[in-house]
Amino acid sequence: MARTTGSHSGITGPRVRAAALRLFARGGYAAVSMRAIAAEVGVQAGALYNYTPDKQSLLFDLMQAHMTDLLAETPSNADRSAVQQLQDFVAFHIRFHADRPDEVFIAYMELRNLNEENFAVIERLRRDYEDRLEAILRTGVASGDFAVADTKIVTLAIIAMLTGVNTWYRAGGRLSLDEVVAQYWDMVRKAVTA
Amino acid sequence: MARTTGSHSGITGPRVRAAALRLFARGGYAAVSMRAIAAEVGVQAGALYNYTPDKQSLLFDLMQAHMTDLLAETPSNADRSAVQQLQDFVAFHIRFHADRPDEVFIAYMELRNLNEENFAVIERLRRDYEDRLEAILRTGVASGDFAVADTKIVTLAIIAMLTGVNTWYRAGGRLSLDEVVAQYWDMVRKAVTA
DNA sequence: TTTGCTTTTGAACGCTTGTTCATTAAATTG
DNA sequence: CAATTTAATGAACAAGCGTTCAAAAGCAAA
Repeated sequence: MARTTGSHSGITGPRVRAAALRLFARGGYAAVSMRAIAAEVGVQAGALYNYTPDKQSLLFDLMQAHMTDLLAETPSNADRSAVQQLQDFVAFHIRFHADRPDEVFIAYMELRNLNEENFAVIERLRRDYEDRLEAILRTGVASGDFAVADTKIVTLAIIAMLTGVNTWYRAGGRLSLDEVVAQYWDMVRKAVTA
Repeated sequence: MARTTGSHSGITGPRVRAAALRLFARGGYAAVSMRAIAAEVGVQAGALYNYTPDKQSLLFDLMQAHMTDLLAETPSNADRSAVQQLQDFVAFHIRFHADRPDEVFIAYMELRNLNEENFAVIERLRRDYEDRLEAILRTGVASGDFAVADTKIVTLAIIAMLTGVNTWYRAGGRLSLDEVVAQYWDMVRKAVTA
């Protein structure tokens, strides 16, 4: 056998990325073999190399796509008040992350499996995202709406708290996403308000 | 060659655990080979099996020891007010975790590399720890000191926020641990206060 | 100094790893 | 229908994996 009936790069390509995403999130990059990814797709391991130069690029591309999406969709309502911008950010972060548990898991857990060059790219994107939140906090401090001693620490604390939702939230669980967003916004608002 | 001069289980044993801790934290359980651990200790791979039945047990023992220590050292000052207990908890959590970056990293990142049985043990210990914090929050809600809608969510949010310190805090950095503790306590206090 | 115990070596086991490539067959183009 | 391009196979590669074990050598007790 060689080329199989119905095979198309436009179909197999996305399936390779989806399989890698799923398996990396479940088992971890190092523990997932190229043969396991191939099996999930339904091809032999060699066929994967039509879609990625190597395993490392497969991981990097998934992470980069996730971070780029995150930044592209982050709300930027400079016309709204700092409090409103912060509320928008909290709601966005929770919803965006709840929609993509596998991507989020990989983006946080597999950083150490990136080579130096790829790590620098992802780290820069992450820092850009943090800067978006810190800018909101700074605006609020300047306007007197927020009382925080160190905007950098509060930025990291808020992001850690919000991202933690992904460790327990499951769609269809005890709480709706609306309720989760409301409760976290309540905590964040109180924590930063003067 | 066989047994080497100066070799003692009382010395090699701790060195094996220390090397595994260090390498697992840096490279991840799946990416670290028994030969790499042995090289760090300065022995051949076969010698490791005098100190652990297998690689999985090495990981589990490290995680279990960490969680047991955590629970043993968690303050339990039932005589103090809920606010004071919460403050003690925040300070303890940050300091305990800042002292053990490798153990914390492993305890959070390598859960998926535990087999089912070992995972259940660690998960139970983690839940016990969360319950300590939730009990404090419940006390404060009952006394009217705290205003939180859902103690479980707030428990997880606080722990996520505090543990996040480990991603950026380094001894000798811009902020002292005292300052970090003070700032996080400020946020937590405001977030839960009525 | 001999005996028995403890600790390590180093080779070996079968298996898996990421990756390459000649070959083949399906799909597409003219 | 014929020629070309695209996509997959499956075998092979060298290297590394966790683990086992007989043999060897240092150590401790008698």
